[in-house]
Amino acid sequence: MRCLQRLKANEIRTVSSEALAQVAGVKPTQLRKDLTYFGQFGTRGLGYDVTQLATMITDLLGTSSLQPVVLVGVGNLGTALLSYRGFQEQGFEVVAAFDADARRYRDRKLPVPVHGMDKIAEVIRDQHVKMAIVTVPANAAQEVTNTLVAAGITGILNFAPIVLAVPEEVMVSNVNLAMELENLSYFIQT
Amino acid sequence: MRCLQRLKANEIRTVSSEALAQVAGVKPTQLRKDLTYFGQFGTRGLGYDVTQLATMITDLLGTSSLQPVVLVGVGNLGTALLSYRGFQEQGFEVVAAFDADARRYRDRKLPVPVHGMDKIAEVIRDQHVKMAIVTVPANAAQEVTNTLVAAGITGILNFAPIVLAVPEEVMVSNVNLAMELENLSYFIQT
DNA sequence: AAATGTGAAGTTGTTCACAGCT
DNA sequence: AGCTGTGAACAACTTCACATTT
Repeated sequence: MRCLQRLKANEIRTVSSEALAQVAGVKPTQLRKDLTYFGQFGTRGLGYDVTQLATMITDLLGTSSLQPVVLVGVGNLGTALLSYRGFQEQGFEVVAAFDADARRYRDRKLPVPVHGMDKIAEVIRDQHVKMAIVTVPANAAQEVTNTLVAAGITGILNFAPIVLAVPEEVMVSNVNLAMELENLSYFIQT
Repeated sequence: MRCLQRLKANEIRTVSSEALAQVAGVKPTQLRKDLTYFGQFGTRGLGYDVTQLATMITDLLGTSSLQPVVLVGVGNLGTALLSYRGFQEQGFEVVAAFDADARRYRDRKLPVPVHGMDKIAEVIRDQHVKMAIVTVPANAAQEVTNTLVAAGITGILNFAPIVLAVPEEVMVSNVNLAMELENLSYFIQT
């Protein structure tokens, strides 16, 4: 999607699977195979229409409209994420943040209100929020998760270094920075 | 590894593949199969010795001693990562940070010196650093990467939302927060 | 009795090779 | 001539089933 946006910005109309795969860092056949799972979008002999492909992916990802997201745990990492512009750019909007100590000193102006934990259910229900970012310490993560799930959250981006227990219908995606470094560390030792 | 550490902290001596798989969020057979790629560590009828297994993994990962790491790009995210304790806990130490504007106002005391970009090669060579964390804007990421690679870095943890071009021997691991959210967003739409 | 280690079976993902459009 | 779409071949990964050990 990012590659397509860059092509669009440069007014490039069509792109071959070869060229797109190149910049996306995958193989051309892979790209074609993947795309055909959702239909036929290319023109033989010509390639893919950049705008059309972008539209198709946007529809598919469900990111055509701004998705509301909440963030729980306004510590170092949470604060940084709140100030991160990338979410906005990709169609997500952090509509509220929660912290055990809502009034805790914060050293920068935050773009969203910070509520106490007791407000979680209310905000989620009122704004029809489906996704949450969890940046609380490991020992609080499971409890927070339970609260979120009970309030109707079905997608969690988890930064706490534990495996969260959730009902089957809830999706969890884990981001563990220390683990990423460990992986690298293993692969680079020669 | 984190699961093992927790077991150790609770003075639990041995663990079955079933129990360990449970807390790690994988299947027991998977765990056993994976472990046997590196040798036989378990005792039939009993399970795995927690300490022994932890030692084995540590040796394997090459994280027994503190690995030095540098960070480039001291913006929002970079600042948060510098204050993040998780790295230290998993055996990594951020020894220096670099930014285009080293004297830029920072709103918290940082635990490491922030140098200008011109110092990158010097610090990396002097301290024998092999891994780097890249938290610069997308348009600066490739240039920074080139500098790092030229200075001898062989592992990069990339937060910039582009595919970095690197020589074959350099490992890149990408962390893209907006993309994680997109994935979730796709999978939760029902 | 309890739990590992592992060949075989099953499943999923990737690449090839090329027919078929434009 | 150029490039997609796709069945078939190939490769990787996961799970099963169970012999084996303590």
